Amino acid sequence: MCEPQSTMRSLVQFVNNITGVIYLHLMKLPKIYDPKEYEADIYALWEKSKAFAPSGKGKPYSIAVPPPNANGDLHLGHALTLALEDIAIRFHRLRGNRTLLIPGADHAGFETQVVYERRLAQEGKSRFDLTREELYKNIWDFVAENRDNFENQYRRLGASVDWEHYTFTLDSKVIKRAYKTFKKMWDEGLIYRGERLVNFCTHHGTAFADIEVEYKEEQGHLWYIRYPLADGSGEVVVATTRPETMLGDVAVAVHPEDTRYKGFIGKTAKLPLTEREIPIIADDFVDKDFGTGAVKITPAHDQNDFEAGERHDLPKLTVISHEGKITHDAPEPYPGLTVQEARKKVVADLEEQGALVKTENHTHSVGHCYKCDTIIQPLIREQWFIDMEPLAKRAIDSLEAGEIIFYPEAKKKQLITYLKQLRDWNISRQIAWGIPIPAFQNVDDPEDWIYDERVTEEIITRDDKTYHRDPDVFDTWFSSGQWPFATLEYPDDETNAEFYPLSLMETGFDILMPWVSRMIMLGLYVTDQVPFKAVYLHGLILDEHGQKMSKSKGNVTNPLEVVDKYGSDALRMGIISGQSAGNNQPFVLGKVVGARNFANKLWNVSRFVEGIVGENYSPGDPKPETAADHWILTKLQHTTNALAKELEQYRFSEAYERIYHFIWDDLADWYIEASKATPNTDLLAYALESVLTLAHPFAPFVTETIWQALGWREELLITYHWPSSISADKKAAQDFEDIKIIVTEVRYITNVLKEQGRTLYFTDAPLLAENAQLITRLGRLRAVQQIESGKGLHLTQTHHNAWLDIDQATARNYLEELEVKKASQTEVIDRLKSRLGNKSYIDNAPKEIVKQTRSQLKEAEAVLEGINREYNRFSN
RNA sequence: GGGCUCUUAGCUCAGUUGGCUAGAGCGCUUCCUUGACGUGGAAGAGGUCAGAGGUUCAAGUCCUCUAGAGCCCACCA
Repeated sequence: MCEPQSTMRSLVQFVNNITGVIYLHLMKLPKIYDPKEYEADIYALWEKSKAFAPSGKGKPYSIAVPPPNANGDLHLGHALTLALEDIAIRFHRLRGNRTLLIPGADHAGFETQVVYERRLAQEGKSRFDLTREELYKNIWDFVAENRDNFENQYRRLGASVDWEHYTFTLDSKVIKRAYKTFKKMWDEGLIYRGERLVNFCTHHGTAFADIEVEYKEEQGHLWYIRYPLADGSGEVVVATTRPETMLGDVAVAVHPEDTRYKGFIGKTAKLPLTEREIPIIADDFVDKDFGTGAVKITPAHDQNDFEAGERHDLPKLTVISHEGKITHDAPEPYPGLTVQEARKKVVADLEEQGALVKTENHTHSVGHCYKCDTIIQPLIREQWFIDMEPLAKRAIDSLEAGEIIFYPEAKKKQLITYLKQLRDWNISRQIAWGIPIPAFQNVDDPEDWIYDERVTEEIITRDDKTYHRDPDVFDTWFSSGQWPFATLEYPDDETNAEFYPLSLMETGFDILMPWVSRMIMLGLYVTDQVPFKAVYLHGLILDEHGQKMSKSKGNVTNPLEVVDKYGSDALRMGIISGQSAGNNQPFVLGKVVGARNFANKLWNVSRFVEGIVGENYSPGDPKPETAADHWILTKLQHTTNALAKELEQYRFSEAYERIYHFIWDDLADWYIEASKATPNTDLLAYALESVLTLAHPFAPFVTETIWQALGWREELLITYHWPSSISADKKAAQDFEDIKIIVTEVRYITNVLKEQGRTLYFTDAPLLAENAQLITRLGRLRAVQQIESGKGLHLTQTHHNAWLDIDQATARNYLEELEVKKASQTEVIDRLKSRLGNKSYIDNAPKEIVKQTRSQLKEAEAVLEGINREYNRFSN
């Protein structure tokens, strides 16, 4: 056995001398493939050879990797994304496409700032101890610490990304792109600054987009509160889940057709706990059947109420601050209390005053911050909004016109449904870690906002007026939503135009709404084209028992640990096997183990072939001679075509299974076994090169390692070409199928009767005569011989007259088997007969199908005849 | 309230436009150290495709309903 150390050295030497000599041979390597020995060197070899850069004259094929958070470690979801994308890229590269896989990393504004704040907290500091500039710089350094780590993780996963195109979402090209788009929207009136209700996290001190709020069903209460009419003529009872907001009430609304309240409309109610009087208005948004049919209106703290307030021109009285405390606009003694405290006190005070009618249990859904779980407060705040209607409409039209293919298709419908009810997008965030919004406000005229890119300055002057920079940054999705073209610097620069639109966008379905939808809208808006031709959405990766992976459950699998233990190829194949678009999938280690074994199988197939062709082999002209040769070529051709078709349609799992079974079942178990009888050197080599190529997208490391160790060609496998076919004789290939049937039956019989090592006799069968040696070997027989006549146990699955030299007494034990076979065969025949006896089947089914049924019947009858003949021989 | 998905062998899952005598991996049973591989080889067992209707010559595949599991969206005071 070869020393691992020297193996390693050889490959390193190879890396350093790409056009040089091969220093190692497979047969001198260990019997077991050890990925750790080769993976890093192989990746380095690819990088050094610039194999990832687009090359050739084929059609462009491009993918941009969804940028993972720059400060985090890759998880299994990333491993899946990279696996699927890299398979698609490597496949197209081998097919001669100009391929480009763009790597990147996301600054993940809010996410990253939260992580950094946690670190600050450990040092006993808070972000408010730092200026925005300091905070930005510190986080920049913090993220930079992890950058190498992160890039190396891509390498370990074997992603053939073009590092020349590496993009960070805070790179100047991305910022420039974001500004340009913002400016275009600004000029076209799509950007507006509005005092709107925003989803505000009082803990993190920033607003969120609607899509970022996490709603949860919660057990709460419904409080019924009595508001007496100002004229003393009665009272109106309102129901609310948030009694503290009554401090900010500016009206009570009832449904205009609600007979109970007909006389109330236009009157005034006294607001308990305050000195204020508020009008009773009519609005048909009120649900007559909910609560009392009368609803308190708090425009500053409720979306519905805000809209009602706009309709009725009501004031917006803010009683909850950005810190989540009651403001001084509320009467004493409430200011300064937290929302929770105020709720308690308000309820207690109302009860004391006799204004509380009753309290009911009530389940409703409450918005939470997805990071810290704080209840989101709807608060009024001036923010930048994008008018989404024209963008959404364009996207809907494009989707309905089928300009993007979705895998799975159902997700498209979901996306259209989402786009149809989309509201304006709040793109301002009150954090430091992000792209500053290039807008400045006139210090003397708050209404005067200008667009200006001098964001490094806090104060600027223009036209003798002084402007102050908006301290906010863009929502991360605003810039990452432009990823497909920002990474390519398209359309500003035509250099990479050929790669746009991208061929594929592969990502998790959980970001269909926040990310994919925005890429489509912004892509159409900026480039006038869809940003990608296809979307493939994978589901969540769950643990082995179908549970969501989470740190708190302790069931998280680290992909790099799996790579360490089983190899990068094994992780890749294990994670895509049995995977289908749009469905969640458990991570099953068994599949990784199976894939590891497959890599090892490939390794040993190669060792065998090298042993046959010898160490200094160079590929010759493969010519099929035996039936097995013709058969494997036919199979290879079929596999090659089918695999290409499946990969073109992104049927990854099926494609993997196909190459797996071709290599394992057809090549290793049949062809190589047959080769041991009559080896065809050049054809074995050709078959090996072909399967290494076909398997390369799925198992890049082991295939390239073998390729390099074989050293038959100067090219790298990664940039080699997809196999072209060699013509084979169909009749000869069919002969091998017949041999397989004979061998399989021989094995079955000898297994059942425990009679290995018998002789197979036959009369007048050239196929058996010509392949006697092969059948002897494969069937584990003593011999295959032609004679005039004789006694024994006859084969029933072939039309050749052949029998095993098994004595009558032993052979009788096989009767039972024959009976079972007879019964099942009869069943098959009955089914086929009744189908063919059905007139409407003959009339309606396609001719080919009917023809197929006829030949199936004919075959089945022949087999049954054989079984019957043999059965009768024994029962007589 | 609206929309979507899933239910196929003991386990985890595949199954393009309906043509199947329903597949894979793992697990299970029996046998085999044949000079590529025991991370191997050979032969097996195991499912009325959740249930009920319907369309069709033909349904795991299309339609309707029922039951169970799950996801997404929404202005549920």
